Amino acid sequence: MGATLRDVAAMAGVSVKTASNVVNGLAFVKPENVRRVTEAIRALGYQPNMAARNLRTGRTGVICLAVPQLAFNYFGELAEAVMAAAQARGQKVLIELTGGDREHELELLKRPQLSLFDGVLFSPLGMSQEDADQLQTDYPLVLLGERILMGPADHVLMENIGGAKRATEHLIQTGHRRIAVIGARSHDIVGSGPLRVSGYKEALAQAGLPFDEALIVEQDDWHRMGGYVATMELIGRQIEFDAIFALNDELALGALRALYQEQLAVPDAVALVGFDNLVDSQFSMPGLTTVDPCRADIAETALKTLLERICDRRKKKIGPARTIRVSSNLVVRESAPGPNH
Amino acid sequence: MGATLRDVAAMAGVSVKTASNVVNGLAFVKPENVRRVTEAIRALGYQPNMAARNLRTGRTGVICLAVPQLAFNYFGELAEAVMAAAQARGQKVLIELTGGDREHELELLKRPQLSLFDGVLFSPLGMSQEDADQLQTDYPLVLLGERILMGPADHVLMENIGGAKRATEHLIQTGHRRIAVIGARSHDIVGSGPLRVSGYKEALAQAGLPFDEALIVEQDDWHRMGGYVATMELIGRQIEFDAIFALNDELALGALRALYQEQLAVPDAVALVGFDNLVDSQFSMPGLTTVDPCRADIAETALKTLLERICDRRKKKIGPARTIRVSSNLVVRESAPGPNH
DNA sequence: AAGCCTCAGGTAAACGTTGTAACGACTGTT
DNA sequence: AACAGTCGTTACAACGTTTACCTGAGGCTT
Repeated sequence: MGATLRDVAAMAGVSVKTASNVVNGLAFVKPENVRRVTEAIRALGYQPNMAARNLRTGRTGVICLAVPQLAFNYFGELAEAVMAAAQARGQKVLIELTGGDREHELELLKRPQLSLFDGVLFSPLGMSQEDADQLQTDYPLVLLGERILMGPADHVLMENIGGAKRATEHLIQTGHRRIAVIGARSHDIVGSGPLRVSGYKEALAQAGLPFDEALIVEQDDWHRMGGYVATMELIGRQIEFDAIFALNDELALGALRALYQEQLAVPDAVALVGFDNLVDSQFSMPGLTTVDPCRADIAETALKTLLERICDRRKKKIGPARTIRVSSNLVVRESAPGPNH
Repeated sequence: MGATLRDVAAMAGVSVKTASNVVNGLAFVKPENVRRVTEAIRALGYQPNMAARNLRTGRTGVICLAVPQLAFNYFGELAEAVMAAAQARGQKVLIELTGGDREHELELLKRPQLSLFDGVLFSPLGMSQEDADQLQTDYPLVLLGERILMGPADHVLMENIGGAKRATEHLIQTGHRRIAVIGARSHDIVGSGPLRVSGYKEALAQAGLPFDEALIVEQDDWHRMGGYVATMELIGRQIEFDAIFALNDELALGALRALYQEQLAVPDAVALVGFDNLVDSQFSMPGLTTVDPCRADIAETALKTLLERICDRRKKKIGPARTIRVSSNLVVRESAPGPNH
């Protein structure tokens, strides 16, 4: 079916290597020959055989993105951001689903289908800090997310503490004093939960507000249902609160539903801020004020880092593991409007 | 880095071919040699080089899934279903985003990065019926969705008419007589919209109920916001209605919000049925009654069909294009409960 | 005992590309 | 006129598999 470079060369009346040079455009080729080869390529509908190229060069132009699930909005949007970044750089993306399962994640790290891709962008969920040394791989690997810190691999993370602090500050600046938190996971040592809570605490401390344990609602399930349940629990506590900082957007969307149901107007009775800036939050009613972790930047940074590693490795250069933090910013919508509202 | 088959063979003291036979397990090899080769593979941590295998066999074990977006829940969940099916068959999936853009879709069809995958699972959005002949490709291609019918490629579609009919019947059986439809797209010739509306009409006709144009709300935007807007428009029409059939789940979720806001209790004042059975619908409040298109079956069927095509093509067998319809079923939740509620 | 299966495994040629080394043809310098 | 340097090109050897094709060694039939 597919025409080969040999066919192209034959048609253009040059050697295979010259044809190859035209395709890759790195050596000096006489304009006349460039023209003839290009013409032959067009005429034959030639497309380079990736398998052969991979075999020869050892590079595939494909990167593997390992995420728990796509149906979770957060990961779906992350994957999309990564793919957009990859497309811009002419890379293909092979997605591998881990299901957030520790065993599966470790298995994937240990026995990757190498030679199918050049490197891995890995967003762990089931693994935790004690598995950190498993991240010492002999292939390029960049980590995403906050499940594991200080590992031996490059790491791109979002500004959890700063973002949470900014969100809380926004609520304080707009006159809220009793700010509840839903979605806390005090049993986690690392992970986004504790980080975001500490950002919240920082903001309180800085504003001279007291930290009230009663305002913190634990909730492991970081989805809509969890947000609903946590908010109902908060309301059930019969304590005063005038704002909620949901540790992620899905929790916030669930909270929104609970507040509606309990006739607590948002933002007038209770202001609400989330974290993640999911597409859904943009279309909720009211629109959700939330911390935008700048997924596009994260994806872009992670991909750039990975590609650098891939490139370095070919030159036998191996630098120390880097940790890069991508700054976030607050998106103000109706659920917690700005001061001059 | 990676050990080669030659290394394995050398260590086991056999020829490369024997080692290869052990790896692929198809020829007769003496148990003793199997043991030695297996041992060598383990000792060296050998992993087959896919690029070389691909080059030799012409198969990659990777299929390409082309979808508009992942951030749209529907496609995210479809992609996930496809990947799950692929994983079960030891296939990898390379995702290509088209953005739902016609130009991009056509480009992808015409110039696929072949030799990077064995076939394509394609879910068009921007293309329409007049582009049908572009689907005549010389590589294995299976179509998903209802944008294009009667094309020259294999096609897996969901049971739109039947599902919509079943949803409407359910509403009728539970005593509803004035069933509104939101999300109609009367300008579309093909596509899920018109099909689902005709299922709705069939159910009405069969029950002897009149079709009332006033109950149909047009809406192009099949997302939450569109559902909200359409429902508000419906309410604004000041006509009687006791149920809403939203043409997809996102519309239904938007409708849910509008109904809450307007204090119309679901399901007591207005029952609501959606279509797609998204994960979100399971966690909405109240849970959404919806038509489950059985995405897992669709994905499984599509993949099976594609793999058959891939296999046939190697044997130079090319059968006629097939169209396979996967049956759907109704998932009854609180937004439109069953008769004995 | 010659012939013929089956089993087991070796040899070497592909697959389509790129990198290496080499070569001829110019240009400009000594 | 000899030399080095650049340009443009080519032949050939990889890359790691799989797969024709071939070779023996047994066991069985004739």
